[in-house]
Amino acid sequence: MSTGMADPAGAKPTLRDVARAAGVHLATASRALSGSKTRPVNPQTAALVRRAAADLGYVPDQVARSLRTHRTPAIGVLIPDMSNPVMPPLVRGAEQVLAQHGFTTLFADTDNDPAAETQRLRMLLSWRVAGLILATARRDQPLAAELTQSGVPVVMMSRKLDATPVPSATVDESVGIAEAIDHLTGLGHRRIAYLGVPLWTSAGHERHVAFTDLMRGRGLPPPPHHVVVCDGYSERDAEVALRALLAAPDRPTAVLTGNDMMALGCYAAIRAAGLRCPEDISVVGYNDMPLTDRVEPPLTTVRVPYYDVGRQAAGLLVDAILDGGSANRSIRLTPSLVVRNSTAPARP
Amino acid sequence: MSTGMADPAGAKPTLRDVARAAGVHLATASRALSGSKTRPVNPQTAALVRRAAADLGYVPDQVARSLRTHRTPAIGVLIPDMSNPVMPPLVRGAEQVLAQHGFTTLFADTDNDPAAETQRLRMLLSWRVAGLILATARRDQPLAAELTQSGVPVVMMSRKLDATPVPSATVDESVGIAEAIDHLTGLGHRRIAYLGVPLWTSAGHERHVAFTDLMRGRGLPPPPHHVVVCDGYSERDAEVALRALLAAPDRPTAVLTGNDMMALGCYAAIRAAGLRCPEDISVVGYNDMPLTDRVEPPLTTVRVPYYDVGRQAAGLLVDAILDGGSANRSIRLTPSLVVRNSTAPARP
DNA sequence: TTGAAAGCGGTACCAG
DNA sequence: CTGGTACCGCTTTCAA
Repeated sequence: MSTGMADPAGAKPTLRDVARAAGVHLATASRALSGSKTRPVNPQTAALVRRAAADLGYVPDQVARSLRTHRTPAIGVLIPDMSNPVMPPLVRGAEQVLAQHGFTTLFADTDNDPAAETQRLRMLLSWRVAGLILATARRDQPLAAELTQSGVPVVMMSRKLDATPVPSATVDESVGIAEAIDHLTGLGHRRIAYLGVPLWTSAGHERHVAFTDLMRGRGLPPPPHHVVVCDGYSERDAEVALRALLAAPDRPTAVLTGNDMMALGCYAAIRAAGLRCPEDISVVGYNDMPLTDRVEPPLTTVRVPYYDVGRQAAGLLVDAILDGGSANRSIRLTPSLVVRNSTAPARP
Repeated sequence: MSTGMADPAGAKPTLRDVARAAGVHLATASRALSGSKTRPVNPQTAALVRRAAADLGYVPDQVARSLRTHRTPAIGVLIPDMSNPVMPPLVRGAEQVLAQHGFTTLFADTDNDPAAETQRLRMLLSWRVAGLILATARRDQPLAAELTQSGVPVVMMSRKLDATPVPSATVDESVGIAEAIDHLTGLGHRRIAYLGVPLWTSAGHERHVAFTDLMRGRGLPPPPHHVVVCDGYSERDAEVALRALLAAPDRPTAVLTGNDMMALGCYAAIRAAGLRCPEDISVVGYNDMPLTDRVEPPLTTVRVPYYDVGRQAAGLLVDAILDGGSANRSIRLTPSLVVRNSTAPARP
């Protein structure tokens, strides 16, 4: 990039400088550079102005422009925790389409802390962002409702709300769960347990509901203790949960987990019980995080297209902003099962 | 968060509204809210103003403020590719300390594309960011030099430049390499190969130089073909490189790689050659990315404190901005070897 | 097609 | 300590 810094000290050239250099009026320079539709500029004059701008290394001041136009080409993206492996592709996807449409991404990681979320939200709002993408929401999140009502377009990314109809880009969790269940039943499993993530996200809740419904629908209603909602998302959470199940008499022959780390926790519990995966117990994970294909045994898991979810979320928001907020659509993408070696036919 | 939106439509209250509501002059309201040092305000008046502001749900307009003050509490963060596992902790660390100091993080993922980088840089600069954190730089990056000279404080994150003395937060790669080598020689290895990442990042270059220097320093100068610079960062790159080495007569008994995926590529090459890791050949990775402790065999690797690197980079930049750019310090953090099971004593 | 001038929402300098 | 006011850099309406 030629930043073309003509000036020695940091004094950035303004539109006034460009106009003077081009020998035209400030207003003309403005019109020439921003290609005003309503007020055409003589092509020759325009060329002159553009040359002057290039020579001076002029970069329009977005701050001044925003103040004047009341439009700020910036979008706030709120993430609960970047160390969660599903977040990077989400953010990456969103940033790419936002940039493509000229929007700057204002990034904030709330660290799963409500206080931090409030602080970050206030920060983003103070910039008069054109919209907000939230990946932080709990199902009962009161913020989003207030926010949309406050006039800032909001899109939920990978999560959504129970009560409020906020546009969202998510994944059809029931498909993921269904594929997992069908894969297992296809292998002859009938006692399938579910070790779920907490229910305060829509994803967690939907997976939980889908599991119960689908198992029932397939004539395999699980006993209540085979459907457990863990306290957290960690390996350890699943490990202790599965240990309990394995100690009970009617232990499952297969277990589906709410995320991949929990699936690894199952591996640990299975080993600890002197059993083996997949010979004695099959395990299915969720998310297909990196390297789950390299663990032992390679994990059968539900792959979720987070990168695309991010792109779609951004697309939805851009549409809403450009269409004047008329669009209130939502998008559901489809996950798919990746079969590896942590699942095997049920023991006869 | 109580957004306290008192107004029904999206019309955000301005300072003028607050002043009117509080029965004071615009200027007084400004001083009361921004706690002007030089122009004290009567505590009672101030309280009145603050109450009015709260009642109206007033959020100061950062855009207007920035225009007037020429200070924009926003920092641009340029990342080469969020799907590189070292990036998320870097960004997370940086965002946290930036937010702590009141700076908004303008995030941009350049997708390793110079054109995208130019575009994003222009975007960030148009916001008159107070500073820039670059994790994208090649060693010969011409941009950073131009940028610093242009007046915008720049800090390099996890990478640095050859020629230009730009402040940076990095890691002492020679320590990482040294620990790896010493661990290996301690196990009796003498023919140690290095399969490095490309040299256009400072990290890649430093690891490469450190390996050669340190091996020589320990009286184990490696034959030239045992020090290879791969074309890329992928598993496959290392796999083909190692295959060649294993086919040669004086094959190494241990190999150190430039990143963890490449270490996994070595696993593949070793298996393909009918050998075993660590019994026949030891492998050491670099970065300690998630789940490298779960692969088979669990990978011995150099752990790099990327989260802290991110924090330090942001800290450096904040200092430079507040101290008026006088500080031109750099920081080096220290990596450490994590010994797992991919390394074993050399065969006698 | 171009010039002139009025602000956007704040801050800071000046006077009182 | 508070009121008045110029102005940051740009867009946009109104005239010419």
